[in-house]
Amino acid sequence: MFQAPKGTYDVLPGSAFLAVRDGLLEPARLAGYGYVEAPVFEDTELFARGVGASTDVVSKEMYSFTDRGGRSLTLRPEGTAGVVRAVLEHNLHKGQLPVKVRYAGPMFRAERPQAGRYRQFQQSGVEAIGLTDPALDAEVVALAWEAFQRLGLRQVRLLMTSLGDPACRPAYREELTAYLAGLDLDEATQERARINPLRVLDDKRPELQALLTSAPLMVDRLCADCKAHHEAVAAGLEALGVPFERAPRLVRGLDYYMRTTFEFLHDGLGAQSAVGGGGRYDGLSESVGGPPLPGIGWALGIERTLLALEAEGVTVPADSGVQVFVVPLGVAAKAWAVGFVGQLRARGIASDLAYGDRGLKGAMKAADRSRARWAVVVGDRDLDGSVAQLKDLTNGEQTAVPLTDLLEHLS
RNA sequence: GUGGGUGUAGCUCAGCUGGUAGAGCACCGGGUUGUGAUCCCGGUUGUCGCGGGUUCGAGCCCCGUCACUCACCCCA
Repeated sequence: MFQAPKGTYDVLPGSAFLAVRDGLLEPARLAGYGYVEAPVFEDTELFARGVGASTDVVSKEMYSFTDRGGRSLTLRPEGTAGVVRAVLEHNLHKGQLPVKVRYAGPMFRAERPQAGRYRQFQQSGVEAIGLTDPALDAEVVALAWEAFQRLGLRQVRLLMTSLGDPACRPAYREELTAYLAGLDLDEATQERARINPLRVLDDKRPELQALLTSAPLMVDRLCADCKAHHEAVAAGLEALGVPFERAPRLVRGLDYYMRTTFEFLHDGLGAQSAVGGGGRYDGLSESVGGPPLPGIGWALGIERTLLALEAEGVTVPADSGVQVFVVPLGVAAKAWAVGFVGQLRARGIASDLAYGDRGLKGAMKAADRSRARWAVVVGDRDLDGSVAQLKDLTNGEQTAVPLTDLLEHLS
């Protein structure tokens, strides 16, 4: 027997998957973010240059392959690079700004699976491209916050900081590197300090955090523009009523982030506690060969959101099932039932019928499990009298209704 | 890539110092020749993850292997 490949899973009937995927984007839809869908695979270089060759995501987690034309392609490890590519390719940035888009779909990273971490995982995301207006940062962050709230989550925390920009980050980075060089670090940590010193700051180990208490922080070294932007975003969030915590050691694993950076955490998930994250990526367009084009966005993890809902005991309605279930008795009734269900569905009434010629008792059980409000029981003796038995499954009351009036009763 | 844990029915699990595999739920049928959700009765489902070894005999002990899982790392 085959089983789903390592790190993948199947969405099965009864899952809240669709409701969560679309629910996470509902506030964005209401805010004018149009739907986009980019390919699941792209030119490998797009991710190498966009996400950053030194990141873990690119250097050891990409699913890359060569196609029959000799091109190097990669299953997308994240959504932003592809969306920015699509915006540039179709010149959307030459129209009115900002370009506001939303998307959802599978991402791929070759990591060791664990709770809330898959090799094929799903994200819902938004991007607002073309402006550096801090009010836009606040809107984007608030859209994610609202999405979690409207799904019923109450224990999501928002962490925010600023990563500076090319005017102030290089000097800070040097300062931090010099600071870290003065510490007694193990080999693996030294290597990380060399590749991306900022990442050492959010190491989970308490003994390392103890060493870092006096480390210099980016938020204390922001240039005037970055500082003004950062405070304007904070003011915007306060105005929108979105609570956040300042997290000066927050770091993201994708190179393109700068200035506003944020993460949504949930404590009920185990070690993978981030349910979403994002930030500003003003340099991304240029690094993939486009014009200067600022942008900000986020991606929320659908699987982790499902875990968070479970942890909080919140049930999100899955498929609603059918409203009417028809139970035919006998050959003539079966033929009538097939036609009648067709009429119901044509009117937009979700309906099903008992297949498989089971006994009446079994068919009624099927009706019960379909969660239908109404059962329509029809046998040859009913057809002879041109009636059907209409049963309200919520209270068990049953009445004979003329066939000609049946659609009326169920509409 | 590095550690730890676990693999028995569709699901959740029990199975004693080694002696021919169980429960609950689910599913199917009957009690009601045309009525579900409750109740009662009956029934189906297993290469005990896989391969080897020890033994008269292995679900149980040993070795290997695969899968799943949790954590590090990283991130959604």
